[in-house]
Amino acid sequence: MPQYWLMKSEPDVFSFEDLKSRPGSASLWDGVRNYQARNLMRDQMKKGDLVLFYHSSCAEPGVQGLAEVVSEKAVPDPTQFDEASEYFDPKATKEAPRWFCVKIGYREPFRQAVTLAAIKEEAALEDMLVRKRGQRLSVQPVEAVHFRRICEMGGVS
DNA sequence: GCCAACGTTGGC
DNA sequence: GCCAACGTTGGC
Repeated sequence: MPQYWLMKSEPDVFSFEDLKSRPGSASLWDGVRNYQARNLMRDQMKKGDLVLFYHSSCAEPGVQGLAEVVSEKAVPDPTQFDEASEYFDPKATKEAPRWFCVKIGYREPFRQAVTLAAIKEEAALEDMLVRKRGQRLSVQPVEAVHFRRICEMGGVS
């Protein structure tokens, strides 16, 4: 049974289209430096899980389409070891990595984006984490019923 | 272990 | 650009 997730990205930094244009239409979800998000990726996410790709910090925040977890499990985030990277972490070692990430693959665009405004107007989505104000977690678990409803709203079955 | 200060997120 | 909410840091 796949699980469902919502993953936030700023489109100026890494958009849904960017994911599509990557080699193999897949990319490591690196650069996450939040322990809760790390733990979800490291301990919960499995190959085949489906992901709502969400654009944040932009004119129309919302879900753009579907992605999926393509790595078998989480791997150490290579940017933590890279001194030239803005995500370099001097306290991380190869023997004891601090940050983990999964690989995400492009799956399918929505016919129309499901905006945060639309999510907030939909009674069936009342309990979604992304609706909660002050919810900053960039990797969020999504209930199956909510996932299916978002897909319907996006014009994808 | 507390908690104030600070930095970041992210909608608006 | 504002600012509320939240996470992290570091002195004690």
